[in-house]
Amino acid sequence: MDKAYPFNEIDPKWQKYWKDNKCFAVDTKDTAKKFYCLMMFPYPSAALHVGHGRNYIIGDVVARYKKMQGYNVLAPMGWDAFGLPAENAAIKNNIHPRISTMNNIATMKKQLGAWGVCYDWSREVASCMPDYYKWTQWIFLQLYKKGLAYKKKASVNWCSSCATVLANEQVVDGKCERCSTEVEQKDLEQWFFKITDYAERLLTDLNKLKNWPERVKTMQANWIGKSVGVEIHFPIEGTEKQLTCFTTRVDTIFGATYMVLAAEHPDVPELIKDAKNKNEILDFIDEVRHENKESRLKDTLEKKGVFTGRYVINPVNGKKIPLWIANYVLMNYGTGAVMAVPTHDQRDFEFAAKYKLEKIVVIDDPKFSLDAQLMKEAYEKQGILVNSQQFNGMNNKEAMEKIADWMEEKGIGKRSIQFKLRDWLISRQRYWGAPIPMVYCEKCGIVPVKEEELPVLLPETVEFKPTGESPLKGNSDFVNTTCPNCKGKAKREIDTMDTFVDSSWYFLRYISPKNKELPFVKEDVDKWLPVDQYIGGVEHAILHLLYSRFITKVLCDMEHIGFDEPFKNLFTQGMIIKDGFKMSKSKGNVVAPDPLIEKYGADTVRVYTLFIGPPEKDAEWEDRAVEGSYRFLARVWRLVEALVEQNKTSVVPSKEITSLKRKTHQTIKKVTYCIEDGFRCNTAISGIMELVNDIYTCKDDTDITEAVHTTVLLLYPFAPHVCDEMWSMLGNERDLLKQKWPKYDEDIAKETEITMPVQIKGKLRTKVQVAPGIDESSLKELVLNDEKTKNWIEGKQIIKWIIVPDKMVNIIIKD
RNA sequence: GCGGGCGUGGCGAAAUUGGCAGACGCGCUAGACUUAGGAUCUAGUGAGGUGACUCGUGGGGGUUCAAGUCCCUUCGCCCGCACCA
Repeated sequence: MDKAYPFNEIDPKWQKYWKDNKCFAVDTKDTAKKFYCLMMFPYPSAALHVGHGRNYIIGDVVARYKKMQGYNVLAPMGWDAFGLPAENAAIKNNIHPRISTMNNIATMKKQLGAWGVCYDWSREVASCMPDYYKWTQWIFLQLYKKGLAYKKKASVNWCSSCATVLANEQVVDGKCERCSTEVEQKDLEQWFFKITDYAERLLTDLNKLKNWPERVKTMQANWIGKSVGVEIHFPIEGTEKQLTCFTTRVDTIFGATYMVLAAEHPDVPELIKDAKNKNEILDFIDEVRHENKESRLKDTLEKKGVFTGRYVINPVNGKKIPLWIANYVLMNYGTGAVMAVPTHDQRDFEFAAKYKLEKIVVIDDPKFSLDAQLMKEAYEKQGILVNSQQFNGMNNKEAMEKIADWMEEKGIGKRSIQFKLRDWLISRQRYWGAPIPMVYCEKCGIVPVKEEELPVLLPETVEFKPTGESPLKGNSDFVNTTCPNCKGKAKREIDTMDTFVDSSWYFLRYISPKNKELPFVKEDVDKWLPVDQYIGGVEHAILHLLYSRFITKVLCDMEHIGFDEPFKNLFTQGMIIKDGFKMSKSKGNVVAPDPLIEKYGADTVRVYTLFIGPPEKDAEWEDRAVEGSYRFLARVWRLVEALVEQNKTSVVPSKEITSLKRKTHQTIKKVTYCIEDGFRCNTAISGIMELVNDIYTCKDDTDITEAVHTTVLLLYPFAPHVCDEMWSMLGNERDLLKQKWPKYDEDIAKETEITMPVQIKGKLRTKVQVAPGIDESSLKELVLNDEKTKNWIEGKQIIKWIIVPDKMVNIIIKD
């Protein structure tokens, strides 16, 4: 391939220039016209592929574009550096996680540089460094102080391979998200963050996020999962006790024919103490608890259950109904007790069919009467109440309210709200994470480490081989400590924190990354946040974004910060697909950026990555097509070379508006609009390509220099190296970052002639050239004088003219 | 099952939001320049037809002067969530 432009000289030259001149350094004291542009910080894995690149390149485009518009742009970068892969590598290859992580950071930093992606590296943070995790621990203590961090025994997902606990969210298809081992259940004492206290606010405040993608907000709302219903108390026959269940379908209460408890329900042992079939029940409970949670949530699960021998009383009609234990009810949702209405809930229907339990129709289909014996499936639609005493004849929506009122009056139930969202389990029995800053004292119990004692340093030497407990347990220097309270003998918490804690506040640290006294300065973060533009993958739509919102709200409530949503605008970019699949090492379809950058230069790879398709959508990578972007840049380069050779580099303002001048201004308008409206770099670049094509083919070269200057300015955010070089060649002051984004003149951009399509009865028949703003009668006359129009309407009667000014004409004729 | 999205040339895709379908790029064809061309420049490129024209945005139906865009229906694909009581 002919090297039409020397990118191998240009790229390093400008990358060095940007670095030496600290082009992206920002003074955070200067908040005039601030713009905080944040990209999700990466986990330092072995190497980046072109799919990762999309995120950083889009971010870099935004940063450069905003800078040219005169904003004081803060574009920091860091590393989400704690995590399991480094620990797994340590177990496998006996390399310390700190070393492999630092190596990976170095590699990735180099790769980012090779893309020409620029950050204010003086603000770099890494979550695995003591000066960072000190403050992650501080965050933990704040939550503890506020009663939002607590410990409880919980049935958790257990990965025997990683010898560690996984949050339910981290289990994929019943397997460990990271190592794909089959997940089991295990009981452990765990630290939790009480995110459920914020469920309502996390949900309602989604409305504040006007510039978040709808799909992300919908996903978060579904995850929080608010449901409104009624809590009903069922007395247990022969005891003074009662069982409480939650239902969203209180209208079906008269059809409850049995009740089901989760195997984990705390009242189960007491209830079955004297059961005849106690052994059978215990065996069943054991069996259920051995199934992993994930498979219990599948609809393919075969419903199984066992009768407890007990009965409960339906409080609305005094009906005695049997109490069962079944595998399809989970303790995690609602109260762990479900009133079963087989006629109007499909799960209950299947279960009742299997165990021959009673079915009563209480909601009738308005079209034809239902018969419980003949039903093939549950009737879950709207209908009219039957067999429901005084509520008979009401439609079920109305009945829901009336029954709830009546039950509240009689004290047998009350309206209630349930969330799907569960508390955030943050304990990890791992080494490579921030130690939880808590101490267990023989006398004082659980005691937090004093803030001034932070950080609780992660010891360097430990045995990594998993034992089922944190590797920290083996390090006695770490474990043995003194109580912050009584100075007596005490032991440290040996679990570390979930890495999502690290990443739920990093955007605050960037404002003052070196501050030793504080995690952040309130005054400064209040000025710089919320983040003006957050850019990242849609895979973080729920967990990371929800946790960050939660921590922000907690810090706001404690008056550490003065805002309660961290990210004002969110942009989630699509994945890059190769051969039909998401790029991944295991699929072997990863495209490395390095050889492409070597062959075509950084700008070509950037332009192609952006040109590939709309940024929020997935796009298919095609190696072959990269060449097109290279050709385009080389084409621009040759234009500049020609101008320099002909000594025509300075812009001579022309009086008249040539078609090239008009195109130039139209292009400024188009490119600006495309970037502003959803970072549509694909159409922005195609606009510049059109201008370049026009420059090549234009006959009159009056405004060529202006057009080329504009091209270089507009292209700069996408292809900064070659543009900076060309800008210098054109005799301008170095450094396009200091240039103003070009402005267009609406009068110049305006077309002087419009090609107006003429339709006859809705079909395109001809076109006429008209001046913009032409009046109706002149337009009609012009159209009627057109030869083709004459042919089409000859001898026919015109019924109607439809004229959309400056757009089109449609003539309706009678045949 | 529920929720969200998508379906446009040989390919990646445009379409200023109901107003000329296929911009721009890849690929392909031809010509020019060249010792040469896998460089570059110019032109062409949805299908059918010599042509006037006809047909074309997964399929079917509808609303409208006008539909890729709105409505109904159907098929296919992708993503998210899932026995949420």
